[in-house]
Amino acid sequence: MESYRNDIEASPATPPPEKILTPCEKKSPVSEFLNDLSPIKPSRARASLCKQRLYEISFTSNSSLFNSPHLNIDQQPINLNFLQRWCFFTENIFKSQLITLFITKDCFVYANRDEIGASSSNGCYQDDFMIKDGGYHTQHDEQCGACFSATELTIGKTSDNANDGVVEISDDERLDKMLDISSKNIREHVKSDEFMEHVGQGLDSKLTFLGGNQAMSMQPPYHILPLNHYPLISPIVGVGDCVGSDHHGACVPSHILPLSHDPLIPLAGRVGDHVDSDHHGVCVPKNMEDSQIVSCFHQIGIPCQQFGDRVDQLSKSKDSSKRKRQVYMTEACKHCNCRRSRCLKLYCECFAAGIYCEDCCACENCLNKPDYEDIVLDIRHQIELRNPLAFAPPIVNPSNDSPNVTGDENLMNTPSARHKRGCKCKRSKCLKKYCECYRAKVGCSDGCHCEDCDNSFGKKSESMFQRVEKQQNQSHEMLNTTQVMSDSTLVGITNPFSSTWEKLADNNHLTVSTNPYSRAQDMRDCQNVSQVESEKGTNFHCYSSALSPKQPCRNKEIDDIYEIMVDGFPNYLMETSNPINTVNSGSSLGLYNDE
DNA sequence: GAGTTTGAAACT
DNA sequence: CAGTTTCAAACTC
Repeated sequence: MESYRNDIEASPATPPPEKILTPCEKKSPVSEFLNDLSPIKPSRARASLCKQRLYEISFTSNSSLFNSPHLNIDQQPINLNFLQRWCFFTENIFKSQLITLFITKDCFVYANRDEIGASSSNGCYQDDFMIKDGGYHTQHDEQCGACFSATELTIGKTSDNANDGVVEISDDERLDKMLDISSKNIREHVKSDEFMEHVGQGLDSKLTFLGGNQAMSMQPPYHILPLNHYPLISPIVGVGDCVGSDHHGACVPSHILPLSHDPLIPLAGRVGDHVDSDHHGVCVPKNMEDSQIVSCFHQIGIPCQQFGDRVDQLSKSKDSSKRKRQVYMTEACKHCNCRRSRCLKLYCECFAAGIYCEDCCACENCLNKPDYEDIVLDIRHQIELRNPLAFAPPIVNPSNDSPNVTGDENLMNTPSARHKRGCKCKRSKCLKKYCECYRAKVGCSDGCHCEDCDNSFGKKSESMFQRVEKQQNQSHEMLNTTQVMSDSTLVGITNPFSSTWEKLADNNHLTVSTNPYSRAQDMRDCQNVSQVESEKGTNFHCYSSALSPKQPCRNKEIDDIYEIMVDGFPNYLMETSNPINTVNSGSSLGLYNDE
């Protein structure tokens, strides 16, 4: 349970006086839209954007939102439910491809990045904003006032006179209430694929929020700043502006030097990239006083694969223990529990993810902290020497075999996304999170060495030998059948290479299937064929990956067939109607789909 | 929460 | 490279 305190005493009870609007304070379409919806009139809102604090806003019906017995609703009300406005807001801007997501103690809020950018002409950097004292501000808001309209979505903050301003509400409760209160639109919206793709796990996040001298703990999801996954991270403030580390907020350094020498790993905020910020990108602008320091983070297009599940879980489940566990599992922090590795081995999820351990971790004798950066970097280097891809994203793009450097979980949703190493599950059938593929929500691939794969995200296609083994019983029967058939009949139904295959089949007590569907199935054994391709199931041609695309393979001798079989792809499978094109038996094989 | 299972990582 | 050990997450009760 987290708590935060109102900063009533330290903050003025009335908005600051209006000031002359700067160009930066010009209304944006979104803000105008919101202003139309919100009782917060532009003059007031605009004038107070930078100074606005959460305490200034409460809800007339906030008890329905935050059902806390300590709510103080004596403050200036907002008639329009914030969630409704938020809903409008998000839906209104959702069409924009560039969306910034705020996740706060009480809600998550989008800000249209374009909107922010529109204010940049007057000193507000496009991505320069932060949560400050309950309001959303730009880094340079003192210079130009309100720089983006998201401020107007400042979340209502309840106060608690009886408890010194502390209001406690669990994440689950908050979400439940948000869902309960929110409109049908938001429900649909939340459950939409698009929303899930963009918000998702962020809901489980917290941002550290230090308002006044009090702290609210809110942390962004760990994956918001996945150390290897986000090449699009844009600057909040210059590196030099981020000093110190509070380990709770978000800071995306603007100048990032990749630790990894792997060219596939993009620039991103990672361990060692930003000494003064933690892995969550905690940004502590040095021009702010400590008492004013707030954490900030933003990200574009936050993937959100698990959001729907999360929503369902939290909105439906009443099992407190389960819910607790779910919260844990989707918490922003990796929450490692390392005891012996000192979080300096890949056993440690934080370390493996390339991030520093957090306070929320339960590790012992942890050295995976900024204070031990030299050690961390040294260990990382050693591990990378051993395995250059040790810190690379685990999911690779099936089309080009490049790592999922974008962090785009859409990639994981593609049917052919696969784990870079593959799993070796023996007992879990790739149906539990023991399985790295399953845990990454990708199907198993031919690169996996799992047994009895039943991965619900995609089973590993059976190896040739496995299928051969399965077919052996059938083959005996079929051989018996074909033996009674005349040779001429056999010639008539088999392909031009039937004699070759018959020898092979004979030697292996196998039967050649001339059924095109069967052959299509066999083709799926061909390495690198994607599930999508194999599902098409037609007009496959197999090419050696060592050859240029569509370059016909050379014929091979019969003796090579065994070798090819060993490699998992017999020559005959390459041929549909034309004479067979053989493959380089010693190389990895690929299928080319004519379609 | 304790104990067990599991499979990756590390080690030999 | 294969077998074994270590480790921590996932899972079960």
